[in-house]
Amino acid sequence: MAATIKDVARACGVHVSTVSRTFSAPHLVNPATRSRVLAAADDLGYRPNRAARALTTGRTFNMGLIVADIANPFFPPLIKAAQAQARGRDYHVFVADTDEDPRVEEELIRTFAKQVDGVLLCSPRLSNRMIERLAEDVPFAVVNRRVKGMPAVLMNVAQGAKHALEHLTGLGHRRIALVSGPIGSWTSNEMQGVAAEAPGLDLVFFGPNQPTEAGGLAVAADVAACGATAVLAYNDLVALGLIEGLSAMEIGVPDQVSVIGFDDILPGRLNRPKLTTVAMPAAAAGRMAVDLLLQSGGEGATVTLDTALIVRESTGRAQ
Amino acid sequence: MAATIKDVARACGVHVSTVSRTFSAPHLVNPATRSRVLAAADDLGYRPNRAARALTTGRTFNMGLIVADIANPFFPPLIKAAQAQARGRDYHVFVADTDEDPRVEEELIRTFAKQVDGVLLCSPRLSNRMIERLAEDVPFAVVNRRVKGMPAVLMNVAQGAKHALEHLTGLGHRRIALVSGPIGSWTSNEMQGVAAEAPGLDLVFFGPNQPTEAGGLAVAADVAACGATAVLAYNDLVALGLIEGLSAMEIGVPDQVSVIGFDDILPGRLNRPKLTTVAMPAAAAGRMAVDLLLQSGGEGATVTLDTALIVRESTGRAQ
DNA sequence: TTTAGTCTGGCAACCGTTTGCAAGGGAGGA
DNA sequence: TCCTCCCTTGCAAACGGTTGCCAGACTAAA
Repeated sequence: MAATIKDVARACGVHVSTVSRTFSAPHLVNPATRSRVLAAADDLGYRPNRAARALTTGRTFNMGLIVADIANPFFPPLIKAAQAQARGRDYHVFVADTDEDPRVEEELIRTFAKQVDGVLLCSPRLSNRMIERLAEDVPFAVVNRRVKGMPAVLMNVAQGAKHALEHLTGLGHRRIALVSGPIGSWTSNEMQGVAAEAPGLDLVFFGPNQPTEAGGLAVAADVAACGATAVLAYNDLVALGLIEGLSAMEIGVPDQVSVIGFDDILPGRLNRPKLTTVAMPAAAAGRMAVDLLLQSGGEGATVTLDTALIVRESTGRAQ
Repeated sequence: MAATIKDVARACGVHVSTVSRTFSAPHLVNPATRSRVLAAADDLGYRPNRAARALTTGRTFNMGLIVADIANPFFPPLIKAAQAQARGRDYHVFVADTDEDPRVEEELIRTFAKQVDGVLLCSPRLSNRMIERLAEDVPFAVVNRRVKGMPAVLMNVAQGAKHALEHLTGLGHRRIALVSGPIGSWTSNEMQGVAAEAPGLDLVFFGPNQPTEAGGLAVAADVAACGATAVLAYNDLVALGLIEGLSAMEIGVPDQVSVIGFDDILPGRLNRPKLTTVAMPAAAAGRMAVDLLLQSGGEGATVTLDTALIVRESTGRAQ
């Protein structure tokens, strides 16, 4: 059996409360006693039981992290960064995957509610109203969504979309297809907003779509048929699917159609042609979100991170 | 404040123990009382506090899942499957990333030890000796490693490597480069074992290497220089980096050099040329590992899952 | 009607830690 | 020398559940 605080107390002849204080309020215990306790604890391999601690303090030192799909390469860097940051704050992270299903998302939040000190909601698929309601049960920090009075980390998608469109117009493109993602996604809305007010452009909207390669593959034919010479895709996965679909139809990228994605995920960097994309600061967002959650305890504060257009090989001059 | 068992008890005029039993041993309470309790619990939105339960029962209903690198596309499908399986067993999963560092791995296990019922070790970088020692603190299930007396999920790498080599020899390749991964990795050992006893082959070993794109990129020049007409790479990421490096040197794949990877990750499917690879059943492994851990409680039992060679575009006839 | 047996639900101890309260001892000031 | 005050430590009550034990109410058999 693992050593408990009692074993340590017995081992060096003090009361359990003294041992407890040695760890949680060291300044309250005599240095001599403290080092005796520390020695004994080390000797017995004592580690405080977090569950027991949570019981009295009400703090679990755990946090939840909910993403739509772990298998989407956009999330792992974010998760990784969030975890590292949390570990530095003595927190542990429960990662969960909703399979893009709002109902699963809700259930997951409810389950987490009692056993974590806060939840990081990354690219949620739930409605704002629902999120606000669930916030009564547990503090949130949200990534890629603006919810009233809630700490949020946003990525400047509008800026990125603007740069992407400028890049395309600079290459002579006029008729541009906009391939959006799932309903309720922040990125989709931002993209469309920017595009809608771009002057002198001939836009064609396609959506909603699955935010995956399959989603891109599925609309490829429609996009090809609409006569656009360039495409702005919801994310890199969709862009990659699109390129796949277009090549299957013998349509060359970027020779006949230019494609831009969002995220800057690994497969895009490895693809032929290498994908031109708007890089999202996923790791930074993960770190910020953790800090925001821990500092604010769920109170509002918004951080917006810059995005950057990375021009690679999937965009070129309009025919 | 969240409703506790006491609130429920008060709400329907029974003792807390009755409420407790309604959930943990329903057959011990009268159906009429039971439904009254259930109604009250539902009404108050009561959810048992897992930390408190863990305190008395000694079971946390949490499990740890440790991987070398979440950002390696091989792991997300495994994690996802493990999580789904765990959820079905009313378990939650803590995912952690060791950054390929054995020391971090050890520290992580120690931290987990007291707060989970078991740990899934995926592709560990720790030595067997160390793993056996740590197993005294917490039950393990291991993926991609064979440790004495410990439940393990293995992937039949040997079989896959054999098929891959047969495929290559069938295409006329004789001099084949073997690009291995990190020291202590099961896959590396298996690969080398099989290759070493393949008859009539002219093998060149390169390793150890980082199991990433960068690792592949770094050995590309050496591989090119050694005169091999085909490469068996530690994993898809390495294979992709290799292809990248070879193209930079104007060496065509598969025209001049054939490349085979392991894992069958998304970027490989999307790459040009599409990667020929040995598919690893990652999702199945995740599910099996969870079940093994929960059933065996750390006692030995080994499951070996089949792999499959997927021939795509990165392999061709030897010059 | 008595007796034994079965259901049901209350009681209280316990899990490992934290924390407010109070007591004892020693130091410093008057 | 006595009185304060501070420092250190012990005591005990929580935190939210679980569970062995016991007692009362019923049922069924004798």
